[in-house]
Amino acid sequence: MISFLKASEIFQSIESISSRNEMTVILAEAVRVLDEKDIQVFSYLVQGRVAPMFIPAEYNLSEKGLINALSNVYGNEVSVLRKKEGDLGSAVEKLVDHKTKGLSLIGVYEALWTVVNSQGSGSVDIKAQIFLNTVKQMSPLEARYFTRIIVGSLRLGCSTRTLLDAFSMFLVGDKSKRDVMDKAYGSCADIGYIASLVKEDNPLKHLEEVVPIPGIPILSRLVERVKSFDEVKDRFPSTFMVQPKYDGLRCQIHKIGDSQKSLSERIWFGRQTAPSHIDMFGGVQVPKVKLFTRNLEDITDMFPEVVESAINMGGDSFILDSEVVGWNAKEKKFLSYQDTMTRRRKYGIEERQQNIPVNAFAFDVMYLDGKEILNRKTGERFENLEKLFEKGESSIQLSPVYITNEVEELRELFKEYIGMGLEGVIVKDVDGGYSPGARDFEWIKIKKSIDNNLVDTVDLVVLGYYLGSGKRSKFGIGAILGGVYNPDSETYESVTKIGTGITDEQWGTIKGRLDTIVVKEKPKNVAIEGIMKPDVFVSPEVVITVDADEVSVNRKSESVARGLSLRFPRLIEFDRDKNPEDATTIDELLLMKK
DNA sequence: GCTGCCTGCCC
DNA sequence: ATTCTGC
DNA sequence: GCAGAATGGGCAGGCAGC
Repeated sequence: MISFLKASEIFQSIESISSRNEMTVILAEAVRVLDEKDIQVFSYLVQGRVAPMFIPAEYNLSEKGLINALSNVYGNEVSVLRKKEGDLGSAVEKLVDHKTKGLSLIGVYEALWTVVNSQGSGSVDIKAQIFLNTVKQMSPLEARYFTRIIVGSLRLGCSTRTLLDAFSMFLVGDKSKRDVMDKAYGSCADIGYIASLVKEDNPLKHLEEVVPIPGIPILSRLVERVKSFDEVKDRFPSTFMVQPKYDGLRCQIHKIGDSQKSLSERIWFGRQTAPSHIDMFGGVQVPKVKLFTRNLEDITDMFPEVVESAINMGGDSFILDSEVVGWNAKEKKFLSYQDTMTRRRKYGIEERQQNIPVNAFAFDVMYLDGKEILNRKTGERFENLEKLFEKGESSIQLSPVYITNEVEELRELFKEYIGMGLEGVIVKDVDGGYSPGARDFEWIKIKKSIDNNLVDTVDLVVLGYYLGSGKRSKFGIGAILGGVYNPDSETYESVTKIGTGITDEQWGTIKGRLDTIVVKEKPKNVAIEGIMKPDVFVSPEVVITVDADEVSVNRKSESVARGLSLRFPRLIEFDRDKNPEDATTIDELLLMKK
């Protein structure tokens, strides 16, 4: 049983290097030294969690809450240090000076669980007390990583995939068994469980036997983005598969067969600490259908029409991949992402079902009638999927598929789908398998935003900036606040923050320029939505060009810039040679909204 | 009982 | 989600 | 090209405070 100090020292040595090969060696050595329980807990903590993604175990306490708690003890110094360090963990490390025996790794894990488990009235204070009491027993280095785990940003420079490399390194001395690790972890996304197998006798045999079980989510396959049709042709010289890209919510549909045995054979250490209501492995009664998001959150209760359709359709047991999208039956139109997302709720589902009915568009099948079919070719898996569908009403629809080798046909399909209000196309290698968790160019997306006629480019006025976190803190800036011009009132109104599209080199230039026009308070001709208040205000005179996928409207706050904002904003050019009055106006922005 | 803040999770 | 960066 | 770490808007829900 190792100490949390020892674990913290491992974290520290990893953090201090940038070579992932070196990190892998360090982690492999940790795997060798730690016993089975410790390595399970260690693995969860590297993910910043106490349990797998599909177990609802959240701290519900993060930076603001921790600062609040700490300020009661250490005063304003906390905020000051946080801003300076760009990291609350490093700030806490500097504040505490405890020469203690420290805690065991398991002890810290238990403390994190008590944070997770405290809920209800008064829980904010209780969580804060648990945090403070735990930190009190820690050395500065331990406090640094304990804090970072709760904040959800360990900043080690490595995560799950490096751990999988390390497991391989521990087992065979190199990364060659990474494919086995990927398959095992992809089929059961519980890093603690995988870590425990690594420490068993005959580990590779156990790992190779890990297969998907309906009821336990598998990792979703992800897509890479491509910016031209020609790039598709380069990557797929012969045939490829084309499917529409829906703008909704990824949904893995599990139908659990009658004959299936209990899910409880998969043991994870945290079970002993988890309250029974979140222990899905306890398996009191195995449900017929379960639904999971892309990140494996259980959303079964949110879409009863999908659950019912899964029960009624063909197949004794299966795992399907799908996209859930709201549907306006009257106008035969897909609903916007924003509208669809209102279905992602815990209460009032039946009422919302009336206004926002959804369809799940199934595009893949990874498990069918008792067998995993991950390694079957994508084209063949789709043929299996088609067979599950019969004519008739259903909230699960088959997503159309075209197999072609013509880029011209791809263009036509793209146009057609955009016309239908969809987001673009997904293109796949027909002969590849379903590699859980992979994000590579076997599956690619082309979004409508590649088309210059459709993309929304705007000129905004810089109204202020924000101090950055992590690696941005050394620049003293992490994001910029942009606004539109309102010629009627001659004011500048905040629209969006921009924090991406900027190179490390640019940050220096940007900060230098903005610091020449810093103002102490918000200028009178500037209106800012409360939540967007920047750390530093500047005089509204620098114009920037910002790209975005679309113009959105926030229904909750329409007081500033009519609630207009941008979806996926990124900086294209800083400091255009332009007067602020020539920036995009609020009316122009409104016209750009589709 | 209402509102604002915070958190987590979708994209 | 998008984008940048070290390996 | 992979993996990781910066960052975006906006939705629901939980809790504290009034």
